[in-house]
Amino acid sequence: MLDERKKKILGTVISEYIRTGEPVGSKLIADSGLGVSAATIRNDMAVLEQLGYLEQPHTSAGRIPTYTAFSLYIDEFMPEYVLTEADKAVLDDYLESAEPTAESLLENASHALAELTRCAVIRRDLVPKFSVITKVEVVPTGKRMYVILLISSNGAVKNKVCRLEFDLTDEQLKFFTNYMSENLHGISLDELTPEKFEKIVAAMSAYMISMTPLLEEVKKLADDFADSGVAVEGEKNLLMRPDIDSAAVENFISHKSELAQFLDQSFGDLQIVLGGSGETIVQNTGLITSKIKKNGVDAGAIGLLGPLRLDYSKVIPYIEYLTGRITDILSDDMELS
Amino acid sequence: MLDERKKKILGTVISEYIRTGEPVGSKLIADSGLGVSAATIRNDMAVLEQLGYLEQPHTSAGRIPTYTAFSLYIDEFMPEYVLTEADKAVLDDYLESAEPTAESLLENASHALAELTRCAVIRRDLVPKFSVITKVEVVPTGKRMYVILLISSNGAVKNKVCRLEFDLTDEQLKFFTNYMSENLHGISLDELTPEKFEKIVAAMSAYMISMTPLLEEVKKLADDFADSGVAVEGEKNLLMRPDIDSAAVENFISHKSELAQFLDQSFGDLQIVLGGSGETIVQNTGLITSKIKKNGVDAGAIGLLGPLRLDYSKVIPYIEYLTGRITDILSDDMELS
DNA sequence: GTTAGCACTCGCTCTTCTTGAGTGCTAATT
DNA sequence: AATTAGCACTCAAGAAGAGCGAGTGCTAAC
Repeated sequence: MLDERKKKILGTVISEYIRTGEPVGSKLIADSGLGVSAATIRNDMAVLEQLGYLEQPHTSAGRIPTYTAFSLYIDEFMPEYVLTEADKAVLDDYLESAEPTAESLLENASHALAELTRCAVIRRDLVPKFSVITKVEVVPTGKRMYVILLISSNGAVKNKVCRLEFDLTDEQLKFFTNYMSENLHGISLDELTPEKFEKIVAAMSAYMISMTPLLEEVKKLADDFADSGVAVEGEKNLLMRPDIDSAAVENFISHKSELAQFLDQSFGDLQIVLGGSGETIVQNTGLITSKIKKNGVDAGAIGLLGPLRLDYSKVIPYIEYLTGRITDILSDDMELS
Repeated sequence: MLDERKKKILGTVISEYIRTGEPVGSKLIADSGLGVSAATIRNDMAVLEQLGYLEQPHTSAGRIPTYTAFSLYIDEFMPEYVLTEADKAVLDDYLESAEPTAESLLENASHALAELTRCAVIRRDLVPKFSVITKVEVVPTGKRMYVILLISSNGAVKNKVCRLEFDLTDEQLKFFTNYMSENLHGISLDELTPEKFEKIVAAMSAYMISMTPLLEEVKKLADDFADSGVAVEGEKNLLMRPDIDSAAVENFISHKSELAQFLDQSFGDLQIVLGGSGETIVQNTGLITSKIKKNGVDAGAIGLLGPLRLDYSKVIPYIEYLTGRITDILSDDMELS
């Protein structure tokens, strides 16, 4: 294990490196109030390098922390930052304007994180298993134009506009709406398998051939719900950074389905992955993910992708606060919170 | 006026500059089949520089075209590029997956342009004056949770989720929906002034105090429609370009309302603005905008923002084709097209 | 009016030099 | 045994200079 002084030295190197992004030399550390000379610190640093916590970009430069060092730092001796009331107010402000849906709240939270941390934010809106179809509706909006609405119990609404070859009569419309509502109401989005849908289509088109296009659209809507999205915001913040390979970031965030899977599989409330050791994420970046829940069930996740030299001590509380608030807002029994 | 040879020289300079981005020298032009020597061309180039069509970055470099030259080129001797069937197929492909609404079509068209030209695309979705409110609806989706829908006659749907303090009875819901539909149905989005809305709110809340939050949301929805958006896509394509100031682009595209105004005010079917002479847009960029119409009335616009040395001859037909197709698709009488 | 020839300009690139921050090692000190 | 002052050494980054070469403008000949 590291003795007390080595810990302090490593801590200083890390926090200085986070602050400046430059290699940290022994003199700077000696001046930061340790009470020992630069030479002593150099000796300790050599040991820390031996142990794999520090490395030198080149001989005549200072040291920079390794991934291992960051892990240790985050786990063990990162200073704890407690959000001020002002911090909370700012974050609350971002959430305020959101609707009480996972989608909208996550959107605002992403926004907040992207702006405040100048990093990229990944968000995953998970239509939860408990979400069922509440209503299907068709509204005429013009000559042979119809809007098809699919509303789910978690408040999400999807719509598609559809142009038919013929106008539908009021009866036909009513029939369609009733039929769909009866057959789909209360069905969980998981349960709406292609087979199930095919059956409905078959039954339907026996009645009225002209409605096939409508059915197609309903199907598309249901699909939309199923692979509900993963979105990325503020990726621009990571471009043009000398320490991060833009192309790799680009590549990472463009594989939406892998991203989605990654966010879904992340375990625990808060997960931190540092890029470089493994190849899970981009070299020289850190990714902090956190899930949000609705009544105890996963409802989405949010992830902050930034440089490895992220101000973890500050950023982590931000994320925790935001996901905590969202989870609170989403839970049905507000009174309890 | 320019004599024939000078025109040819200027044309070659411009097209070469568009192709390579480098200053063009006399030798290259001499080799491009004009039948005169480099010296002759140098003489002509000196004249063209005098006239303000060319400039030299420094003494020992070739010439690059000025804004004036680009204007002249676009207006007078740009080669005409006729879209191949393959080109059209690609563009059609992008539009195919869109719904027949201005919003969706513009979105796909932006996508197409951004990907094919590697430029930034601005799009403006204008809820047209002829668009009226078709339906207002409130759907319960959970404990005290309601989705409010506003559907307009052009097929646009906006929705908000709203959490109330109390559950509403079926009668209350029905009452609200009926009342709103009766009072708002057929109203143009222009006509829905704050005053008009206030009157409805006043009348409503006399009936049922608990509905005020719902009304607020309806109001917000109406506002959403009114300043319906301007969106930017592919701005990333313009970053990291040595010839374009990223900060200026950033600044230009972040002023959404100015952008919107700019697109709305653009006259004619196709407008081309070159940045640099005036300060309307970003230095060293070109902006090509085109409106789309629905049954002859403005329904939106799309704009391509790229480097000044844009391949206008190719890009312009792209835009014209896309906006033409969109206008066709949007118009109610498809048979005529 | 056109062209060959030529001296000239000047941005690039490559090399060399200098600087200075930071190191590791050694010998003296506590 | 741990700490420290001292010193020679390393090496990236920046400055200064040399040479190259693409391109020019001018002049004199065709």
